[in-house]
Amino acid sequence: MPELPEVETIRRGLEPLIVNKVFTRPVLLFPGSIRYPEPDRFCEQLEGRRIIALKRHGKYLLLELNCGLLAVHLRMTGRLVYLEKGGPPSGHLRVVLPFQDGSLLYFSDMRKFGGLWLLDNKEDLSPAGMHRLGPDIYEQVTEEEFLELLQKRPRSRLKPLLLDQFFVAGLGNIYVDESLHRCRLHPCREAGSLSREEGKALFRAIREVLEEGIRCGGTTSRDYRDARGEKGTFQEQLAVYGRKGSPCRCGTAIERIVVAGRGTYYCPRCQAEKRGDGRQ
DNA sequence: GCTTACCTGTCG
DNA sequence: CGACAGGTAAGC
Repeated sequence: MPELPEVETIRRGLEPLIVNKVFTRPVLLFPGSIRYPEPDRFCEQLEGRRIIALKRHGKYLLLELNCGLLAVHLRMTGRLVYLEKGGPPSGHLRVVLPFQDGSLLYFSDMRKFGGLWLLDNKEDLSPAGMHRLGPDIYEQVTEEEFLELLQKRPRSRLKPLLLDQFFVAGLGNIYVDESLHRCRLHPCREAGSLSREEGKALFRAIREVLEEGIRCGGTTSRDYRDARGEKGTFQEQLAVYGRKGSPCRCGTAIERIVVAGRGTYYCPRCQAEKRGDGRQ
């Protein structure tokens, strides 16, 4: 569920609430959410560590500690919520991370896909598989670099390419569909078939869509909540995602196809597939 | 590439 | 009941 704008919203909301707080011993209701190291060692090692800063790379939220790093990935249904006082709601509660001052963070996750990694060394992200991630599409890629990246994968179709976290990190199904619609590119266009202008338009569309997503506090189609448990509002701005059969702004009905195994929404008129000689 | 698997839930 | 769900890893 959460893509870059949702994770960034959580990061911004959480940072002022938890920086400088010190963890006490975690409570694991579902130890499977702890991905590294072993759950027992995770609990031992987290206790007493202080939060220095909150960072983000792609869809990973990174809590920098006085020693090491706590990485969190929410996958589809994960939530990371701060509570000043009181106990967390019992529904799908997986991990409770209490602080010394009595406040806490809780991680809930209906589908159990999400996870937490406690890394000893900020420089070695390999236990979380993060060392292979591409650059963060929002923070670490310029327009020129994006054009160069597209040229490296000329035969890849845009939709699977943009979803590939090893290509660029942060985009998911919603924001890819919205970005492609905004710059009027068909999801099955090959990266190498784009003109320079089309490549630039794609980059700008991605930037704009992510920017607006962040400004709206993310998209809540069902599960997503921010650091205080509140919903986002970008779902009200979606042009194509989840809108099969509804009219595009051009009046044509939005279609749903499957690309790379993912439901893909687009406007067959605005995003017409150019024909096969690869030049247009 | 594609498919399947991981899980649990909602919707038609 | 089957299809689908914002993500990703593994296995062809």
